[in-house]
Parts: sequence; C-alpha cells; structure tokens
Amino acid sequence: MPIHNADIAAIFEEIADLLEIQDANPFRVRAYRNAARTIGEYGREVAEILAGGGKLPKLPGIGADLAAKIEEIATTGRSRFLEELRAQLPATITQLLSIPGLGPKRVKMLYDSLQVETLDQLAKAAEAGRIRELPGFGEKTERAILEAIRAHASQSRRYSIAVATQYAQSLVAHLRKGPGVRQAVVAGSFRRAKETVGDLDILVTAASGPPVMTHLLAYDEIADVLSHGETRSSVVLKSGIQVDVRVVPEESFGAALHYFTGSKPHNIAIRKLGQERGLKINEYGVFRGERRIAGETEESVFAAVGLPWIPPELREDRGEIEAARAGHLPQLVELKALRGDLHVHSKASDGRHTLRELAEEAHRRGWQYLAITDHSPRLAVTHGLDAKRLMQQMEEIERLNETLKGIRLLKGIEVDILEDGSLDLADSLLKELDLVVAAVHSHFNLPREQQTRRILRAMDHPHFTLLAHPSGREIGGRPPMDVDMERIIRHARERGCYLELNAQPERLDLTDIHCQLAKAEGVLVSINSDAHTLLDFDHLRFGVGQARRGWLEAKDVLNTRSLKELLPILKKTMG
DNA sequence: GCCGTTTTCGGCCCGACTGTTTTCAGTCG
Repeated sequence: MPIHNADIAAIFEEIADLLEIQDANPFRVRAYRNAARTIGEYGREVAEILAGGGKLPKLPGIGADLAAKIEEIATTGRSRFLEELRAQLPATITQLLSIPGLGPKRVKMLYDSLQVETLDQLAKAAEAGRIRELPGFGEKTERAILEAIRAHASQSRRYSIAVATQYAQSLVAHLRKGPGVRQAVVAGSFRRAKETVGDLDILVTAASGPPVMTHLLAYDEIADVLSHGETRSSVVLKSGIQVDVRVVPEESFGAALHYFTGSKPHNIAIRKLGQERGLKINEYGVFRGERRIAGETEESVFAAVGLPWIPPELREDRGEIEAARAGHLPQLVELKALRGDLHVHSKASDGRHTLRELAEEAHRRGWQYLAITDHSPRLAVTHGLDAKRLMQQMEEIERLNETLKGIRLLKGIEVDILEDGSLDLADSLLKELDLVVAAVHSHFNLPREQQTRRILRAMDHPHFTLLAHPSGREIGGRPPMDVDMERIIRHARERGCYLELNAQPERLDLTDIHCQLAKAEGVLVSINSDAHTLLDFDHLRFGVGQARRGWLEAKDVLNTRSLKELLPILKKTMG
C-alpha cells in the first residue's frame, strides 16, 4: 500500500499527542506538529521520491532525526517510535484530546487515576460522578465533558466558505450596530479564504469592550454561550457554527487583525522576527519595552519587522515571509482580472438558462467570452448532448454570436472521461469546438495507477483542452480520487493542456498546494464557475480565493487572457 | 526536536477565559 504524505503527517500528530500526554518537552512536541504540517502540505509524495531513488529534500523544521523517521515511515509504513509510545500509553487515548476542555494534562490525570482510555470509558466515568472527585476537576467540568461526548458525533464539522459567508455577514451587520463600534470584520481562516472554516473569528474595534459583549449576546441567532469576558466571547449559533468575537481599541486594529487572521504558524514566525529585533508583538500592537511603536494598521505591523504587507491568503508560513523579505511576493490574481468563464452549463443539459441569458449575464459582468460546456451523452441524468444536439448547439452559438455585441460565446463541451480514458464523443466532432473541457464523473474508486493512467490517456487526446475538477472531490462528501496529481500536472505541460480550478464552493479543486505545483510547472489554471444558474457566477470569488492561496498571479490563470490571446492557445500546439 | 554572521547550548509567541482555586494551571486560539 503506498504511503502518502498525509499518512506520515498523521503518525507525527499521534506521536505529538502521546508525547504531550507524557508531559514531554513542549518544544519537542511542537517539532513533531510542525513536521506533520510541513509534510502534510508538501506538494510531492515523499514515498514516491524515495522509491524512485531520490533523496528527501531539506525541509524547514525537519532535521536529521525527523528525516530518518520520515524515511522509515515512507518505506515501511510504520514508526517504531510510535509503537514504543503506544506500548506505554493506550493508542485510543489520543481521541480523548478531541473533547473541548480536555488537554494533555487532564487526559493523563484521567488515565492515571481512573484508567480512562476511550470516549466510552470517559462517558461512563462522568456518568458515575467519578470525574468531579479528581484534583483540578469539578462538577461543571464533568458535566461539560458529558455534553461534549454526546455532541461529539454531530460536531467537529467544518463549514464551506460559502455557508460561513452567510452566517458571518449577518452577524457582522449586527455587531456594527453595537454601542461604540467602529469596525467589525471577519478574520481567521475565513479571511485567509480557506476552503472550509471550523469557526468564525470576528474582530471589533470599540472604545470599550463590555457593552459590545452585551450587544453580541442579544443576537437572536445565538444558541449557546461558551465563554464571555470583557473583551472576548465565544458563542455557538443556531446553525452550529462557533463564533469567537474579540474587541480591541481602535489603535490596535491592525495588530489585532493580523493576530486574528493567523495562521498560527505565520503569527509565530512574525513574532519571532519581532523578537529578533527586540520587539514584542501581540494583538494590541508592536512594543519596544513599554512603548507601542505600531499596530494601527496591518502595514505598520509588517513594517515593524521589515516586511511589506502580505496578503492574508498567503499567511500560512509556506515561504511568504521569505518572499516578502526578498521583495518577491506574487501579485495575486484578483476577481476583476477574469475576462470570462470556460465552464458553463445551459438549459440544453442540466443548466437553467438559455444561451442568450448566459451571454447577457456574462456581458453584464464585463467579460469578453463565455464557454458553453454542456454535458456529453454518458451523463444521461443531465440530458447530456449527443452528436446531433451538439451540432445544433454549435450552429445556435454561431448564429447568436452574430447578434451579440461585446461578448463572445465559445463552443465547448464538458465531455466525460470514460473508464478507459477515452472521451465520450467522437474526435471528428470535438475538433469543431473552440475548447474541450473533460472530466471524470464515474468510477471514482479505481486504483491509483489505473486512475492516473486514465486521465493521462484522456489528455493525450488531440482535442483535449482543460481537465475539469481534477480530483473529483466534493468537500464534506466525496473524497478526492486517488491519483498522482504531480504526474497529471507534468503531463498537462507536455501535452499543452490546462487544469481547472472549479469555483463551486464544495469543489474548489485544484487545491492550493496543487495550484502552486501547476504554477511551478508552468501549467495555466482556469478559474471556472461550472455555473448551472446565473447566481453560480458569484462563486468565482471563492475560486479566486483558492487561487490566491495557491500563489497564482493573473499571468498564471488562463481566463485572464483577452479573447484575442485566448483563442489561439486553446488549440494544442502539439502535432 | 530544531536551529544558529550574536549562539553547537539554550533558547524556542502571546494573552484571555474558565474552573477550581485562594493565586493559578490548564486550555484554547
């Protein structure tokens, strides 16, 4: 069974958990957690590099010891060190850490005193009233544990960025009406445009915290109050999403916005830079001794450590600080740079609108082109177009284009990639189109090698233009296909193809990491809505957010090209 | 466990809130 980077990361996380419960050196624990993150986000599969005779690249935070452990896991699938730890503590004990309020110290106490090893045993101990008797625990803690276990199954979910947006907007609007409130903005992973968010972090500036906190609690969507203080409160909305609200004075806005935007690793790195300069950085500002030297704006915070402002989407400590220092920050692509959309459905298959309605909407948005890409016949449930209907649609588009001003409809198809890698319509027909968007809609569970070859073979097709939703994942639903995305990206470069970043919030696929890989290989990415209704075009902002997380600039994105630039490069240059 | 034109040893980011405490450890973000 191939070992993926995610497997190595999971082992390191488990080691970190177990070490923490054993009260190991916290910095050693952090070393494992940092390494888990680094490996988990690394774009190339370590096991494949090693299997191919390559050497493990030097990665930040991974020294000789961790490198050896990575090699061991990548080649054997096991870690002797983890097995030693599991011999000392039950392997199930790490699941106790998922209960809010239970950290390593309390888990250790529960294990030592009550021999609690599983969530089941934890529930039984709580029901028997044995937890309240332990030092450092009490009745309230015991009750909270019991409730947390009951909520455990349904909770711990993450929300799509689209759903989170709705909850965030109305709560921010409520907070802005609060007493003395100057600003209320959403920070956290939401501001970093992560594809899902676990909770919302909202930053408020006001002269005084308590009145704002009182005002927050009057919000009628609140289902539960987890904590509330003078400047900070955590609540759960009726929808189940957790919201943390923090109030700071106006002069601390920039420092607090930076702080609450994160990510945590980015913040740690920035603080360290500050420390090297004799500065202390917290959510209230940048301090030299007692004196506050920056903090009103984010720019001032970055400037205090000698950096230009870094866009939130890059703040993952994945090289953005080094790039900023070197003056090499990317000019990230913006929504307004898009000149059109290359993946759109009409009424002819499973879309809602006519060609003319789609064209008018595209024109209204200031675009130059819109590719009509209905489904092919294999996707019968969508009323996919067969050869005859596709030819009729091509004629209709040509006629319509003669009457349209300032917008051009492109003749396309979203053709199914069949199980063997062939396409669902004849070459002679695909040849007549402006572009061929191809996608997998079936057999998602083929073995990795077979699935990868299937897609590579489809790309070999002379008229293949663009691979749509490359991994086939649906966030919170279907997992990504097991494919070698690195090979697919390299193959796209060799065959003159492009990759889609599908902007539907449940897809957002390519991922940020794969966008970076595509950029490194020089493969253009097309940010497409896959629209079925006119409102779906609004999803492009999420696609752009993901692209920005992947460091993409306008030049890296296919559909920032003007119509004139686009048409020739849609056709493969290969023979 | 990592890391270093200040260091190969001694550092490693910072503060709010809770519950159980009589001054703070643990947890969380």
